[in-house]
Amino acid sequence: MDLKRIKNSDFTEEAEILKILGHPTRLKIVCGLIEQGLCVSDIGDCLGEPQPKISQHLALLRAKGIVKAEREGLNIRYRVVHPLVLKIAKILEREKLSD
Amino acid sequence: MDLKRIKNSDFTEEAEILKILGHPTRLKIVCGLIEQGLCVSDIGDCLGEPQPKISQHLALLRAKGIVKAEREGLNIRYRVVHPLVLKIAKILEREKLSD
DNA sequence: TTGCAATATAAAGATATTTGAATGTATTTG
DNA sequence: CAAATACATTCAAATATCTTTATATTGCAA
Repeated sequence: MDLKRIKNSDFTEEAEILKILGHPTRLKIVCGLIEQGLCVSDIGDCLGEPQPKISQHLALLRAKGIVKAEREGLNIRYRVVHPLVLKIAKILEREKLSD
Repeated sequence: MDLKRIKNSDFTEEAEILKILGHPTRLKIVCGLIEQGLCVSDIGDCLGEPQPKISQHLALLRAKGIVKAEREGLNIRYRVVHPLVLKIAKILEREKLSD
């Protein structure tokens, strides 16, 4: 992309998404949700983080349209729905596997 | 990627990179540098931002190994060298073009 | 060596994030 | 309905980030 196109492009939304992903816990949550939706307590157990912390991060991810929540009885299952985020998470997964 | 793998993976570095990209000005800088290296004043003129601001962002990008600086007389040419960042910038470019 | 252009760095103030602790809400089960 | 489980929200304190302004450095040319 050249200078002129950059000048007239708005990267606000993309930057916001990347910023949200730019936190180790949130990035782990997102990557962990790629293969399958998970509920809050499973995520918390897996990452060894307290429930409110996970909920707070999920609230952010939800607010930005990165994940969607779906209730299943007592549990709430989260899954990633944002196209750009799906792409990035898959790139990261590939990088991890090739190490 | 499943839960167990997430549990044992370290996403610190990747998160750091994404966080750095998660700022509109830095993201524009990075995307603008994909096609060709540019010097500080060109970037500043293009983005309409003051020089110290650009320099500071470039310093961050440099510190994280995202860009490299090369002096050319009075000017210093910056270019993107980080593989993951190159990939992400290209994805964003494609998304922009397809709008 | 003096001056200028390009870039870098520093300090300060404003703003935003992150986290933990406490509390609130919704749903199922007895 | 009451208790228990799973999750969400709120608030405040600590920390980090961003922007602006001022100043320093570096290289080149006269």
